[in-house]
Amino acid sequence: MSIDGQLPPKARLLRAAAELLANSGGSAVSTRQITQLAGVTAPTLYHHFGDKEGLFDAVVAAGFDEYVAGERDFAPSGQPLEDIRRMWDNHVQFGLKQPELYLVMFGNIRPESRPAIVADAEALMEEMLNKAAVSGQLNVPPKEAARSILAANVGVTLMLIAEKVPERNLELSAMTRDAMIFAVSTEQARNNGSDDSGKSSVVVAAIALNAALQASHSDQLSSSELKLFLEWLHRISTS
Amino acid sequence: MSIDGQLPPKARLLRAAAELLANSGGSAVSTRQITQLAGVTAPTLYHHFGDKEGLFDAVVAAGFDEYVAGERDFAPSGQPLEDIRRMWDNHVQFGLKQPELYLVMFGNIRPESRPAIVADAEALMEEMLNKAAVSGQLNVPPKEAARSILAANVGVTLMLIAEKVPERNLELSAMTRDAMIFAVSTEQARNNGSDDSGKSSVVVAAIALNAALQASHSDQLSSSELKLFLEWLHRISTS
DNA sequence: CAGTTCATATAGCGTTGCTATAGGTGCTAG
DNA sequence: CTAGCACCTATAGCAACGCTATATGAACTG
Repeated sequence: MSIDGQLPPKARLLRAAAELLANSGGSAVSTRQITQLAGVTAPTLYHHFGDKEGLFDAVVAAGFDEYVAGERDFAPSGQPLEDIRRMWDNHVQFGLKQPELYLVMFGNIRPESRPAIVADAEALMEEMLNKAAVSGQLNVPPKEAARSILAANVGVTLMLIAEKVPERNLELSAMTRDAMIFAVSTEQARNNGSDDSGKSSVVVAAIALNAALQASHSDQLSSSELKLFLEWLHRISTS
Repeated sequence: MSIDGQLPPKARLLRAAAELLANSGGSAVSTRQITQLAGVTAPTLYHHFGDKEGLFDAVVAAGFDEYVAGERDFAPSGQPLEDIRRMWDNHVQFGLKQPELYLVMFGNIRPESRPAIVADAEALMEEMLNKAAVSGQLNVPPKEAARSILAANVGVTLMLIAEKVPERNLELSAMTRDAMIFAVSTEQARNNGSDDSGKSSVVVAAIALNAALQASHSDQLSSSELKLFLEWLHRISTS
C-alpha cells in the first residue's frame, strides 16, 4: 500500500500526489495521505516543494507535458484550422480523462492570480493560430483569437466535468468549438469561397503580415522599427 | 466590528458570510470568522444551515436573486438575440463586480456534481432563447444553444476574473459573445437577409414550432401525444 | 402548570497545513 | 583516514480548521 520503486523521495511524493489526485473522486487530498503513501514524513514534502501548492504545481507541470504531447502529436495536418479543431477536442478529452488533475490546472481560479499553465496553454494555442494567420485564414489577431477560444474551451470542459458521466454530451463541445473557429476564420478559409463577409481585406492582410513578421524574425528592420511597425499593424488588425 | 442590527441570528450569519466572502480577496473564509462576525457560536450555524456548504448555498441563492434581477430588468427589448447579448454582458459584469461570490457560484466545480445554480442559469438562458426560436431566429434547439452559450460565458468570466484588474480586456468577452450568438442564429436573424447558409428551412421551422409548443401549453394534443410529438421535433432539430 | 420543541451555548474531537529542531548520510578537503 | 560541510529526512507539536455531543434557556401547547 505504498509507493516504493526505490525512487528518491521527491519522485515518490510526485507519484503519490498524482495517484491520489487521480483517484480522489473530487474530494480533497491531504498532505498526510500523500506523505503516507510515499512512505515519507511531512518535512520532506516541505523541503522539496515549499508547500502543498508547490507540490501540486509540480504535478501539474508533469500533467502539462502530457497535455502538450497530446496537442503536438496531432499538429501537422497542413490545415491550421483543422489542427485547432483537434487541439480543442484533445483539450476536452484530457479534461474528461483526468478531471481532478484538470481541475487543479484550470479549475482552481482565484481573483487576479493567473496560473502559469493558463499562459502556457494560451501560448500553445496562439502558436498554432499563427500558422492560420500567416496563410490569411484568420479574421482576428492570433493573440485575441487564442484567448477567446481557450476561454470557451475551458468553459465547456468544466461544464462537462460537472455533469454526471452518462449525461455528458460531447455535442456541446463540438458545437461550441465550431462556433468559435468559424467566428475567427476568414470566409476564404471557411469554404475557399468568395469575399470576406464585410471584413475589409486590408485588415486580413495586416493580420497575416503581422503573424508572418513575428514568426520569421526578419532582420530587414531594426528592433525598434519592428516594434513600432508591429504596433501599427496590431492597431489596424484590432480596429 | 460585528453585525448586530438586532436581526435574528440566521440573517446575521447570512450577512456576515456574504460580507466576509466579498472582502476575502480570494483567500478562504472560515466558519469561525463568520460566527464571530455574526456574534454567534458554532452550533448555531450548523443548526440553521447543516454545514458550511449549506450556508454558502444560502448566500449564493441570495446572490442569484440579485443576478436574476439584473438579467430580467433588461429583458423586453423586442429583439430576443439582443436580449441574449445583454444577458451575456450582465453575467460578465456580475462576475467582475463580485468575483468571490461568482467563484462560489460558478467556479467551484467538482466532478459529477452540478450546482443547482448552474441549472437555474441555464434555464434562464433557455427561456430567453425560446423567444428567439419562436420567431425563427434560432439555428439550433434552445436547450443546446443555452448550454453552449452559458459554458462559453462562464469560461470567459472565469478567465477575466483570473486576470489582474488593469489587464482585463472586455474585448475578449464581446468577441466570444458575438461568436456564440452568431453561431446559433439563423441567417435571417443576422441581417434580415437571404437564405440560411446551408441549414434547411424545415429544421429551422421545426425548432421554431418546438419552442412555440413548449411555450404555449397548447391543449390541442393530449399530454402523451404532445410528449411524443416534441420528441420527434427534437430529433429533427438536432439531426 | 407540565411537556415539548426550537434555538443557542460550553467544551472538545479529529484533521488539516505547516514548522522548530535535531539527527543521519554522503561528499570533499586536508 | 578523518573533519567538516551541505544536503536530506525524522520527531514532535502548534494553531487553525470543520464539525458535534451534550446541556441550557426560551417559547409555545396541552
